[in-house]
Amino acid sequence: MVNEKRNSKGKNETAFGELTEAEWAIMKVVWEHQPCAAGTVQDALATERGWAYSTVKTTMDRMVDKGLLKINKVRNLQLFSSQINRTQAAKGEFSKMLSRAFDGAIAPMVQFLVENENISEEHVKELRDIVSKTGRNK
Amino acid sequence: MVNEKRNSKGKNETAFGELTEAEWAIMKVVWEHQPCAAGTVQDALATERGWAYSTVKTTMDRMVDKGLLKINKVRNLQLFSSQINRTQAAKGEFSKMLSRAFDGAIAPMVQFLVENENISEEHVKELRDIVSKTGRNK
DNA sequence: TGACTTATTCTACATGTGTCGAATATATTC
DNA sequence: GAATATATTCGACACATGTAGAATAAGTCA
Repeated sequence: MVNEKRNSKGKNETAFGELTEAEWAIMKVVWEHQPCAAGTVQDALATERGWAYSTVKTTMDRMVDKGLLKINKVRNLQLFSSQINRTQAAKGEFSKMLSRAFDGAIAPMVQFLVENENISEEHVKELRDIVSKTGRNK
Repeated sequence: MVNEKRNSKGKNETAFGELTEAEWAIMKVVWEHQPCAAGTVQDALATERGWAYSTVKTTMDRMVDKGLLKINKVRNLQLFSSQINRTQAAKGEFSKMLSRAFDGAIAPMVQFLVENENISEEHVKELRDIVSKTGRNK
């Protein structure tokens, strides 16, 4: 039941690496501390989110069901580790955004970026630098 | 009740221009045909989605409640129009992606773009072109 | 060992979203 | 004007997600 995509008819297509808001918050902590216990994650998100332990634990258990996290049990302790890395998650998030908002085309997105206050002059410059500094890309 | 953001405690922050998957599909048709009837939208999405009329109508009514669409009644006909434009919607989608996957920083995102197969050589070129062709921005 | 401190399990509930069918109201057309 | 085609309104249901309390199991320490 790991990482399946139940789409019997427009249900929910769980594309590889699609995280919800809460999942992102948790995943970020896991990437940083894995393998780690639910309590550790809760502590890390204490101020930022103020979630109860059970909230964090429930969500993490659900993430295990989805194949996003895995558990390594040590005595009575459950140590969680991620099953996807940040790049994969970022890719999923980026792809979703791209297909929804720009019909999957990157050029329009960059156009949008440059035309909107969304991106500052410094960022335009960064973009320019990064893009030009990158020679042939694999 | 238009465009409010009920966030009494980590509830759901309906940021201006945050659309769900179904809403995006509908919104795209509306942007193209507005003002238009629900039936028109259904027809347009017939092959692509195969939604029943009521599915489309229900979703559109909910979008009206959220302030995403507005209705102009002509006799017994309801003509829908969007309350946000594509740029606003794109901005919302982009921002969400950026904060989730890149902690809100554009530079890392571009870096990611360049480093991943997510972006083909042609795209890198497009990127380069667009970025360099754009002189001082605003 | 008993008190105290975690962890884990289970159960639950509210709201959002995807999806419709049935009933009803309006038009259109012969 | 009756039959037919359209729209609108309502109510519903399933599943996902956010959020958490209560009960229980285990480990720690004086």
